Amino acid sequence: MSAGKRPAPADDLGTQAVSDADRLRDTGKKYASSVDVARMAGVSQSAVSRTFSGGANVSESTRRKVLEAAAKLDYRPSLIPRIMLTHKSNLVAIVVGGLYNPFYSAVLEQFTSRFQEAGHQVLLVHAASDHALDDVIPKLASYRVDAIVSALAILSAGAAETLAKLKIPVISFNTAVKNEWVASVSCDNVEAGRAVADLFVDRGARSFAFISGPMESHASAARLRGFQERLREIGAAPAQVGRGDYRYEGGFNAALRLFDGAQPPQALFCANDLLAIGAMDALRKSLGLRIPEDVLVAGFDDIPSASWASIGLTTFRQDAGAMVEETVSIVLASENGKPPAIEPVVVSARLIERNSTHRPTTRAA
Amino acid sequence: MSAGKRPAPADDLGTQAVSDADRLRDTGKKYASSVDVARMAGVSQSAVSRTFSGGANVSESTRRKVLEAAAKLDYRPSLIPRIMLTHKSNLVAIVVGGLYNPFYSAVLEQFTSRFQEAGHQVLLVHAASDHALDDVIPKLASYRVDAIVSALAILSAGAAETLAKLKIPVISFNTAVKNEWVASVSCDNVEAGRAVADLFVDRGARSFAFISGPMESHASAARLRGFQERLREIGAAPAQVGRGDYRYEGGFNAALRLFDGAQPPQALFCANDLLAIGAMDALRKSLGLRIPEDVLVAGFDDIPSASWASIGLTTFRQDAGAMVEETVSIVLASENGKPPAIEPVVVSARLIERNSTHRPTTRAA
DNA sequence: TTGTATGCGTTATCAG
DNA sequence: CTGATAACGCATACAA
Repeated sequence: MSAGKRPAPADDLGTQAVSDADRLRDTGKKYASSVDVARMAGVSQSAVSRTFSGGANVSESTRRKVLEAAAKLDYRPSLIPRIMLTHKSNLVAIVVGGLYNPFYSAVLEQFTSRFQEAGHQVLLVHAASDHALDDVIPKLASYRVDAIVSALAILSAGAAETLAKLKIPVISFNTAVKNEWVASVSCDNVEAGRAVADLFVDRGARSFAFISGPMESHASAARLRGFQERLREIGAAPAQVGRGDYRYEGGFNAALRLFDGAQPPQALFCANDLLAIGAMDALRKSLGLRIPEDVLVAGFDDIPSASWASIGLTTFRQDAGAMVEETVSIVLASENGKPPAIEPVVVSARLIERNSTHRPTTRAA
Repeated sequence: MSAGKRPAPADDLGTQAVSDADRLRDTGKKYASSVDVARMAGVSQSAVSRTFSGGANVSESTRRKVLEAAAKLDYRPSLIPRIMLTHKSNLVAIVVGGLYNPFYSAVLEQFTSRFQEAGHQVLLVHAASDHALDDVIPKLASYRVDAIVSALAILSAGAAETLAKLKIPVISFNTAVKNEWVASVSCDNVEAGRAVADLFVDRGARSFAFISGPMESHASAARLRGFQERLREIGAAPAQVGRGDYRYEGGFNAALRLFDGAQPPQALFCANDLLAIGAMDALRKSLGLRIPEDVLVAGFDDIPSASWASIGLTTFRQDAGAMVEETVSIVLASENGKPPAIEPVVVSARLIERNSTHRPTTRAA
């Protein structure tokens, strides 16, 4: 046995000078173990374990003695050994990059809630760029996370490869990736882009512009592709493309560049809402253009600000709830050390029309 | 030793049909262990351990053999056993509630980055209310987190008590709590409230209103206290108080109630920016009041939206970076199973004046 | 430099 | 119902 290893406290544990738990800590141990509890309760360690797991096969009297000792020692069973035994940590890593975008912070919050409900804990990993992933990934493997959810706006093939090499199930949120170990959940960005084209044309616009996210963003590229594709099908002029970075300032500056000519475009589609809001401010405050009279504007995500009375931005609402749900169920299903389901899951987005593309019903019809 | 326990693979490990790592997984094990690596490299387990920790006392040839085998098996040392040995997990839990508030999502992002830099991992915990904490707290103890950072807008004395009982260092972000095991980092809310009173009076306002956060929010209460206190000192009329919930809609609705009379207040201070933005929209869009001509408005936090051209909200910028830094250093210093430093840390906030309290310089002076 | 042996805190198996 | 014992994967003291 391991008794007799520590100096003397074997006896001390009976008396009660200060708190028993405090005295224990003074011996250098941070937490009481089941052995400590067992000793104080005068039972075997197994009895303690049984009391705290299920509680089957424990007599009432033993149980009482154990619980009493446990309370005195502030004992909480550790999950760490279980991880070693079962090779399951119940830890899920979520990698995020753009928490400045309320869409992603909302998604993160939902993930966390859902995983907690499912009995998992969330290891949050911040990666400014997918490049920064390389530093953190080894840690994830070492903590034996059961799965990794990448909620990065950008996930390069290289980074996906790195993730895949861990042989840990990876679910890419919002970026489709082709890889045996990487599943993906995203919304139909191409279709959404097409819908915006139809909407703009329907509202009478003849010239178009698009402000993109970072060049590497799949989502942004897909939205643009659908937009241009549909414009071409309709026989409309192709959109001029400006480049942003998914942030307000990027939209603001890109709009200044795109709309400074004599014949500014009549409609603007932005790869996300932050860009769109920045662009609207540039159009209105700096260029003196009216929305929607002079320019129609649409964004993507339906972040809370999009619905503010002072903003009123037409946008696509990604069904974050459904996307999170899909992701969580993939994670829960793939917890066996085997690759996750490989079919990319696509959730549809819904157009929410607001004032930025729609004249408010004028009272005098 | 533990050899000879598994069926037969002891021999198989030499050959190379598929990938060695894959074959290993097929035996039911999810990860290769140092023992697996040792066997394949033909060395002892301790040699493997030494190779990966520091690398001292390993001959070049052994090292090479080990690394080679490790690569073949996709071996990553597990941190889990180390947690058992050292009673340190290098895991820090961050409890959040209001990620819908960009201030908190920014804070979370900073925390995560900083902790990662310091070699810690972040366990993210979502608690809709501090009440919900009770469900999650036992888990935290069981995962043996080294510290808990509460970034809850509200932390009741009861919840703090519960946290404190874990004997894990707790740092309360933005809510001062008196408890041996709970340190706190916040900004000087009372002083900020006083400064707003001065600003409003200085800008010519004579009647005042305040929209609070949830009743239980210490921060909101402190801001209000400072505001009223200073108004009284100056001999101004006390502010009417409306109640919000820290969200846009709460500010919108509270403003409708506060400003529907014949003599609406001339200045409005809101407990955070989201409330203030909601209130501004209500004032302008629903009540037809002008800002700042008819009503001065100030908020708190300096979230990105506050600086948008379409918003231009005067607000207090909490120095989130400094607050995070303070918190992180408390965590890093207190990692010994002893209570953290108890002196509450107070970081000052800075007034950022924008259009909502300040007439833009009129061109025609 | 190398290998052997032991402990960390659980759970599961098995004998009493 | 109860207690002893063997893993889990790593680090470390100790022996060779």
